[in-house]
Amino acid sequence: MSHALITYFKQISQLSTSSEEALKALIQIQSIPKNQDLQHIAQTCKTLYFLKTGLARIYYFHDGNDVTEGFYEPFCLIARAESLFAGAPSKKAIQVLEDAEVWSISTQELSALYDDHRDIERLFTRLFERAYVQTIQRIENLQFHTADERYQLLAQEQSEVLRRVPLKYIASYLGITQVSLSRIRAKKS
Amino acid sequence: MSHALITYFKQISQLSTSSEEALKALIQIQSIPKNQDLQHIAQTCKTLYFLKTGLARIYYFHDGNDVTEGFYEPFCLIARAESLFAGAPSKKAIQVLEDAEVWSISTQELSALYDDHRDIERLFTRLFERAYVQTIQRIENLQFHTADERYQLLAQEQSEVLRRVPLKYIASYLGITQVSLSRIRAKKS
DNA sequence: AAGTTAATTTAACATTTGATAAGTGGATTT
DNA sequence: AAATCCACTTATCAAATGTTAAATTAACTT
Repeated sequence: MSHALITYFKQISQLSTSSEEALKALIQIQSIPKNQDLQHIAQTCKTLYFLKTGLARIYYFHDGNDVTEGFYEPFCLIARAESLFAGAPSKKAIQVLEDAEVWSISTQELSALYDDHRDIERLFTRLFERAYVQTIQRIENLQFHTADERYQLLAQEQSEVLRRVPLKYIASYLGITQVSLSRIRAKKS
Repeated sequence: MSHALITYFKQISQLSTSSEEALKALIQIQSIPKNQDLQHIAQTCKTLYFLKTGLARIYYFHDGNDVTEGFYEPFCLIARAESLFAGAPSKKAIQVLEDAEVWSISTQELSALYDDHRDIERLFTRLFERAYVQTIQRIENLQFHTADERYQLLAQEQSEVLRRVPLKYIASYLGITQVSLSRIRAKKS
């Protein structure tokens, strides 16, 4: 029986049949109601998440302000890498923005497979490489674009977010205030 | 005979003696004069660099403006990951900011070692993980700090850069104009 | 040392964004 | 339906940053 997440993985990197089975055995699925945290602030990241349906964000608090670090759509790897790689508590939380079905994989169980399943190790190396490249592109975006341009880019790349996410979350993601974002929107129409 | 870069690598991740020798055989060293590009724009990233001495930056052009993406000190991995992982030409260049001695490793030769030397593969996975985490931290910095705060943070984390690098490069790294940076500096004294 | 170029600072003004507060509209509760 | 809450917009003013140009300083050449 085919598994949608495994099918997605195989597009990224080859998997032997035995690796496919071993990996499939690790994948858990759960339903999470809107606005609930998948992982709380101060927890150490030991689980990788992938949405089957819904929408999520990673956020943290800066000077008491809620700051959205990123938005995540189905099939996208969701992890707080800075915590995972260091084995240290994260100051960030993962929150589901709509009722969602979520696949999760324990990193401990996953890395136990690496010795016998090199293709699995390479798959996840690739998944993190992709996440890394997106992060690099986001820096370019923040570094030399105006707030207006950053908004346009988000509209191009994650247009669903604009339709489904409260304005305040979008504003902090763009590095501006809610009021400023509202002004930018007003100019367009 | 010990090799300073290998010694550094072994602090990051264990290496067997045979892996150490195999890796050492790939490392080239060259002297590069100040202001020269180590890699030009439009080249595909196929080499990893580490400074033995000197200082470097990655830069690109945005609307005709020279934008510095990052500064690199000795022993730090220098690579244009977005090009390397995709196998596509980079729009970025690597430039040496002072006369420098540079170690380089061909990624093609390196990945040929991965099958027989899993510890080498894991070492470089770790090096890229570290680079990834730095990138994540840089986003936090750009997203919710004022220009002034970003300047202070650079002063803390890479104070050498402030002393040794032309102002215009620092300004674009911080995402502001040279004039604005000059004003920020003036306020402090 | 004089001349030339590059790097940095300063000034003046325009634009963007932040901060605060008030207003509007829609949804939910009772 | 009234009351309440929440999301979003609008208005006003202050602060930060961009733009352009000129002035100063430092570095390099001859």
